[in-house]
Amino acid sequence: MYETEYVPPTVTVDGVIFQIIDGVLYVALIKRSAEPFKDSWALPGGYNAAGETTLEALERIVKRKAGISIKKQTKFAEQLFTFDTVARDPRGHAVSVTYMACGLDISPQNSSEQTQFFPVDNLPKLAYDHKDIITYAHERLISKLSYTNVVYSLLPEKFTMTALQTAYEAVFQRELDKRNFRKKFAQLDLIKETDEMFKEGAHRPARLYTFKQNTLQTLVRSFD
Amino acid sequence: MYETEYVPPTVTVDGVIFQIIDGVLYVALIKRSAEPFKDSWALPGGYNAAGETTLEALERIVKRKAGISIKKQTKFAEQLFTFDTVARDPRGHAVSVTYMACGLDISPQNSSEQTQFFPVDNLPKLAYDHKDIITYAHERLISKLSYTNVVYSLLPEKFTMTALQTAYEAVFQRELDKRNFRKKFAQLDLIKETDEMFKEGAHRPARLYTFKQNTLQTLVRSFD
DNA sequence: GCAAAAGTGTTTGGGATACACCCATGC
DNA sequence: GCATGGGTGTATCCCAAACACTTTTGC
Repeated sequence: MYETEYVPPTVTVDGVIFQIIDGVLYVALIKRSAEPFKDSWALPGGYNAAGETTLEALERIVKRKAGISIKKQTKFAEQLFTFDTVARDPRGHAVSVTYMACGLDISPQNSSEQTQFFPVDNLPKLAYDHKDIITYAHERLISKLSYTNVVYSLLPEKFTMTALQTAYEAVFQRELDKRNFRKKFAQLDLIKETDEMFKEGAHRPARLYTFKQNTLQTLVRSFD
Repeated sequence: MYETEYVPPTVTVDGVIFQIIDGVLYVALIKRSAEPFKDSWALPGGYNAAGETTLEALERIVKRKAGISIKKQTKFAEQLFTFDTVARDPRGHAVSVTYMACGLDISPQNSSEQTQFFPVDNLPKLAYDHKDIITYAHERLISKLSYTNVVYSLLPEKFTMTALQTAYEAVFQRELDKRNFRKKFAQLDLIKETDEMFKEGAHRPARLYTFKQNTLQTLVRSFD
């Protein structure tokens, strides 16, 4: 009875794409070329069509608009929350399924919109409720760094202990004690030494490490 | 261009409604009266129309089908996750926004479908992927009991320390040490004594307590 | 007095925190 | 030799976990 007269809301997807550059956490934004919010910065996102999953829609839209392939250029993606209180589109009710993704050395290729990475603590004025979505994503990322090994998605395959600590500091936005950090990480048994060293500048070379697993795992003891 | 030919997927909502009865965690299920999955047990849920939020849709549907008002008969509700991989409806692609809610003394009133509470560790065979949704909700509830005061939503206004501990044990599905539990809870500063005692049976009466706040709060130090 | 649940402290081990100096390299 | 970041150990404190007996009531 109700079902026959049913008209669904619009479904959209939006992605918060993180990467660390020079010890600072950045998020990808596009400059909107159309109304509403023309010329404002916004998260890459758009309409979900029937027949594609929300993640497939996100891949398609972010590739086209921001020139970034979630699948190929990030190492981790996760659904965040579905926002349904904001009318994204003046034409009617929309629900937005949001995701976050993490990678490194992400550079946009062939984007339809102007795309740029901004530091999370220095964002421009944003369209819609996108500021809230980024805040939510950042909190989730902080939380996930604490109880999972997700930091692997922000680092190259081989990395120094300093780079690892810097990744934590960039996300947490506070400094950590070097000795305690290394002690704690040693206990967690997530990484292993390689034979290689990283030489750079006029100082002692640093040992390179790799993660034992490059898939998401929950830690036995949570971090911080 | 793309937008003009856009056809959205169907949007549905499903609710996992928890309550504790005699020290056991129960979840509300309805018996489906129509295809697909006719005569199977399932979570209460249905179609979201344009113009209503997902929570409004859930209230409307759960009230009608299961005879439970989320708003009036539960003390806490939270969005869980949006499942988009399962075709709920053979007619086409659907995304399901899921919620959990917690209350006590919930009894269905004027439901259109047969409604019954089942222990989470003894569920019948369920329609769709509803088993996965309940597992997800239970994990979320365990987690939230650990770092928030959400246990208030599973208890009456005045309760004994034993009832409080029983609520944790019902959700965690393991026993806790009485002295450590009370010591830990005392530190958390969430509850206060009342003048009243609860008398029952041939044993010493128990003091009744109340929560200082009946809204969700994050704990300074997480529990367990 | 006895059954049944309420209520109460101490000990121990481990992890978190705080903190400072030597090492290897390039120039 | 000096500037630069890499790498390492110890002492303290607090929290978590383990553990058993007394109290109050109804019958």
